[in-house]
Amino acid sequence: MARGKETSSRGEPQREPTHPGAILRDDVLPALGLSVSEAARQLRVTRQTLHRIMAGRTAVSPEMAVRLGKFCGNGPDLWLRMQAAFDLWHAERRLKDELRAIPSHGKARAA
Amino acid sequence: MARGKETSSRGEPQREPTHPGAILRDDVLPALGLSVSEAARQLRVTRQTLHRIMAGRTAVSPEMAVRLGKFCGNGPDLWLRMQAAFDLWHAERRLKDELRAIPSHGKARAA
DNA sequence: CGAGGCTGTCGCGCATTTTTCGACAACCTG
DNA sequence: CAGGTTGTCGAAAAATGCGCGACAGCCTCG
Repeated sequence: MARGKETSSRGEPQREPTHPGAILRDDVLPALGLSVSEAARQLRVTRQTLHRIMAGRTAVSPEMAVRLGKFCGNGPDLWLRMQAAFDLWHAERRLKDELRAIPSHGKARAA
Repeated sequence: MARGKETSSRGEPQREPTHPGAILRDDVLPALGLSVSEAARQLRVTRQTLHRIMAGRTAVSPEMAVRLGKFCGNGPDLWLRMQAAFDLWHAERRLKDELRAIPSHGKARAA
């Protein structure tokens, strides 16, 4: 099959989804013209915490999503969804063995 | 429409969103005619773990979402999104004080 | 009646994760 | 040079998901 199985429809991508922190680092902060330290101050977290998220080394917790939601005006959902996609991808990868042993009820579908 | 402020649009509800575990307990398991113990076995978790989720006492982790996704055939996204909505609601509630101190950049909007 | 299964619940321990704090060296800028 | 920013490290605290063992209560079946 020449091509990706579902490159354009849905389902999880083959490569690691973008970490929310990357957006923060590459788009949000530059757009706002804020330094990491300054943004951290406004978010009421330590600059290290913010930095770790931007570096993709820690996840965007629900609380952090709320902070970012207010901060960016986008609402928290976006951030948490991005993080969820990220976590999901890794979880699926880690569980792919055990996953095979779990039966599919409901709309079971051929492999 | 006179009525509900945003019953159909968007924004977080005033009452606690449904915990994913409730769906599991009230809909999925009954529909499948499975006991908690049996479902837990198929999910490859302990019955206590599954029970804790159904009781709403613990969250649906990304890994558990993957398990449930395979198990129900719905895919993991649904479960994780429900959990995210749940977490978000509580996080917002917990942070509502500090939230006021965080400035809104970008599309700032009146209340 | 007794055996076995399912259920709800509790406590313990383990592993992981998120956050904070303090501190350091490196860099730029006025 | 003084001050602000940045990246990184370690330690410690707090929360969280999970498994395990155990208990009591309730059924049902033989």
